[in-house]
Amino acid sequence: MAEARDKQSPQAAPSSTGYDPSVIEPKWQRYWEENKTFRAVRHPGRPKKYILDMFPYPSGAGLHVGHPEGYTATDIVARFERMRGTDVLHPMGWDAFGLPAEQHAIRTGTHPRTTTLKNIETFRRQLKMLGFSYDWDREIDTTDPGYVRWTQWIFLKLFEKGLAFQQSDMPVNWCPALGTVLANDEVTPDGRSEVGGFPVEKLKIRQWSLKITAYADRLLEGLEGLDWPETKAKQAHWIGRSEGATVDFEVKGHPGEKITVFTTRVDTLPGATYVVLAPEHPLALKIATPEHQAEVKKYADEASAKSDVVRSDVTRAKTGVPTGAFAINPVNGDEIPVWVGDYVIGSYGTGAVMAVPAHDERDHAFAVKYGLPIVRVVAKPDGTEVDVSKAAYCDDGVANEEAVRRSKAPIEKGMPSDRVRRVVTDWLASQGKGSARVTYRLRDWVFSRQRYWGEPIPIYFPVTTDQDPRKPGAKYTIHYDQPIPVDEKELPLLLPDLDDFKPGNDPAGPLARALDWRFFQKDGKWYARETNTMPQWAGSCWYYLRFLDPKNDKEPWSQEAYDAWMPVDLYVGGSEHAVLHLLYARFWHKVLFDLGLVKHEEPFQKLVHQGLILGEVEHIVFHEAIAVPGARAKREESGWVDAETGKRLFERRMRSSDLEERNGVFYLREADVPVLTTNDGEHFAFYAAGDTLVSAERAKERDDGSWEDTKTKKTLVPRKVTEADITKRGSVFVLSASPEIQVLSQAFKMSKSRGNVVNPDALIKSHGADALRLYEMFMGPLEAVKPWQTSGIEGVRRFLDRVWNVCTANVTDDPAAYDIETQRLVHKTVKKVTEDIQALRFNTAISAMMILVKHLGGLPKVPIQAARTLVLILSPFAPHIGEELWQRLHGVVGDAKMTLAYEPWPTFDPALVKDDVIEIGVQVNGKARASIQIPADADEETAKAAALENAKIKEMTAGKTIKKVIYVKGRILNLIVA
RNA sequence: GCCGAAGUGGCGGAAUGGUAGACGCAGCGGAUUCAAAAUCCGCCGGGAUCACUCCCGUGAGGGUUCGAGUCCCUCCUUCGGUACCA
Repeated sequence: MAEARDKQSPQAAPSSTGYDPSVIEPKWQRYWEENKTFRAVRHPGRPKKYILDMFPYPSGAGLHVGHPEGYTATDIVARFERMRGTDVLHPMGWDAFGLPAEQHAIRTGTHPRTTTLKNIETFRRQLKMLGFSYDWDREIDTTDPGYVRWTQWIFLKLFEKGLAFQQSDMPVNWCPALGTVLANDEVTPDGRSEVGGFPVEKLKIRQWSLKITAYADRLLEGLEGLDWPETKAKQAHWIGRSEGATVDFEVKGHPGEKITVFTTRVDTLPGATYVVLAPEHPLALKIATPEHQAEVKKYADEASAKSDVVRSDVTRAKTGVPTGAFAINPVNGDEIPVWVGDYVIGSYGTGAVMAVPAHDERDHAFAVKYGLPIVRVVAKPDGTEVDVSKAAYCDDGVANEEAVRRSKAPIEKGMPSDRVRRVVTDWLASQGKGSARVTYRLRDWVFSRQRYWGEPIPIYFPVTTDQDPRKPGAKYTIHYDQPIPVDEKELPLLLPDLDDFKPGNDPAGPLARALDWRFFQKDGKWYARETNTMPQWAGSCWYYLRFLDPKNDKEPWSQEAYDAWMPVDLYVGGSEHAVLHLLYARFWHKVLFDLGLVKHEEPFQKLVHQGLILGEVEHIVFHEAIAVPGARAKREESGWVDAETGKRLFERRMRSSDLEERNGVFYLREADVPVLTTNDGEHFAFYAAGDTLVSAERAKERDDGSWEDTKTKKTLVPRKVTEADITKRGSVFVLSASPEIQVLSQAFKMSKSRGNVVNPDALIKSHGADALRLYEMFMGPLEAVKPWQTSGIEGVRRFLDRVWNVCTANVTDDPAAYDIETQRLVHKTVKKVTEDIQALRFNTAISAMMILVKHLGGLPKVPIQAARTLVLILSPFAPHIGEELWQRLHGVVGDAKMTLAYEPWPTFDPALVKDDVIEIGVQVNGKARASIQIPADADEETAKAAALENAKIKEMTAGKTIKKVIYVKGRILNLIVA
């Protein structure tokens, strides 16, 4: 660990050259700031580019190396485009509402605004240190009243259109002990809070929702024309459109009641042998016969107590109970039993399914378990019957004899499934017993949070009371069914100041306690404000529009500003936002489009996700773990140690469900050793490394970050080893000392707890911002996941040193020094870099510049034209050294007012890019045997003649006839001989 | 399970179907130096060979082609997303 940490904070690399980033970088950052070099200005008649980064949440931890990756990519494009005469809008801001600041406030009492402003300060400083060419005059902060005002304004538009509405029975995970609503993944499978292990209840509360489902089809269709990566498929999947039909089943003995099911396989309706209702289905209890009532009730109660995580575990055996009731299959009049089962999801489709065990896996498993009939109605496409005794046949096929016999709809034997679906759907429609129907997986967007640090929802409600509702103990009724929008002129509706940010014991959230804010009087009547706030996504749904016109206090943006810059031409950000942010923003944009406020259906033309940067590769061996009683664990600065032996200990947070409780003490099951239980009710197990090593192919990381032996299921303790201790054997690394032990070589996600986080500040200090930018772009393709290598940044720093040398010492303006070979290489490099930037292939652009610099370094004198061109094409990547060298190459040193930011981008001469004489490979029978030098435009005869003069080729073809010649100009000559 | 992406030296990675391994890191050798660091030059997939050179080699197996890392089929592995979605 200690070695690793040393490696991550390298000492300043001493430089033998005059290149000192710590001097020139602040100098140019100051210059750009003072001169507002990158102010976005629109010139009539010029092309424009809106180049956008996903704006960050300003966390307390500051910038990590993942931020500069995407930001450098867009900055290179922005700087490149400016030099090509394009008007560029390249803004930055802060997505500053969010949970961490609020949690910090709860712990420390510091107001979230204070924390947020401080964090923004840090982020802004760090971004400026990296030399990004943002128009800082357009900086926005989603928590700023001038911004909140318009977020609320858009909410009111949604409300007016009926797209923002309240639902009163939204189930949430409510933890009374923590006084907060929890997300599904904050709840353990046994229904306790992940933090603290307190009981969690399902509580139905009133929530605001946005009707995103009304836009499902348009959100799906809109994806088609976009230049987006695999994200399109993710969104399509998330929307989850599926075409099918609804079918109504009458319930025997309950006239007027019907069970409506949704199915995509209505062709299998004749084979439906029972119906299953979700446990929460309203009919479940209603139709259950008296003798089954109690059982159904019990089953439904148990199901609602289970956490969503447990219910959605596919591997769990299917369960269900019969209701005793029967439904009538509309296609044949059969009476089939109605069951209740929790494999049916209440919130999808209609919450009820028709079960066709012969042709659906889940129904098959259920039918086998409960002895329900299995009826085949689909045969293979060739007409042969399928065997469904072991498993269901789920593919399409053709209708069989049975399907015809059991159907009143005009199905014919041998009719393909898709045709049967149409026939049955039409027949059902004609009988009034069903219809074609499209269902979506997409749910409406729950838009309220029971939190403080968010935009207040600008809605209030009438209050019935004869007292002052702000007085303790006052009785009143809030009429939530009569929401009233806040008048636009009163926006922004700001948050009240609080001292205590705890959620409290009221699910309405902390704002409910701000009584003076919550209740107000108008025309002698009392009203109550909405105490829920908007989710963190709200501000990011439209920030790209505010950047157009960030200081406008008359409207969210002007149409002139919109016309000048929209749509966004390039949008770069992490793929973690592939679905939620990007779907929500598209949704709002479409609503704004319908309101006539924006002119494009889609906001983001081209989208790119930068790949995650992982920590440095670690080599790990595993030891068998020896559990140590919790009482012996002692906390020291470096971590936990065994108070008795002084050995280093590994901690593992345990769930109470994984432990055994005896007399109030929790014991580890695997070793019968007591764990450490904290006052908060958290349990920690401790392990020391045993002497026995376990080969890495048996080690598997658990969800909690600990390691498990897949064979024995016992815990393993990891230990880092160095590269010197390991050897490659076949495709794996093994311990040199004991080759039977495999070593795990892996790069892990950077995390504080793993201690592999790389700090950009330290790297800027040691190597310079230009080196950091360059290295992050040189690591590999922008979209790839890449491991960090601190030694790699030293490599690009050496490159920058060479650039400095080449451009400062020994430069000549003697035209004779600019030899043709150098000219050719310069032009080739310009071509390569130009094309690579446009395709976002920054790694290969940099490698091309490295080749040029190497060549220039070998010249007796460096021609100034070559040096200037190099500086221009390098400057988008490494702008500080670019500006400084540009100045020096014009004989200016110091503070002269000149910048290369708008210098024309170098062009290349196609004639110089093409070589006159080239080397091509010569193959004999498809195998490379030699290479020859020939004129680039040589014809086949010339090439063949040249090849046959080559001694090697002469020998290979001696005494054989050349049957065929394949010649690809400039590429290859292949001689087929026999 | 389904959807998507990817498997190339010790490592990060290059290669419009045309001489696989550009560029960088690490390593090795040399120059420079009293010495070291830094810098510069060279070598650097595996095997055979004194050498010239030859053979093998892009996760595995098949195929298309004069020619396949690249295209097609089957499979394996890794990563990301997602799931009793009827």
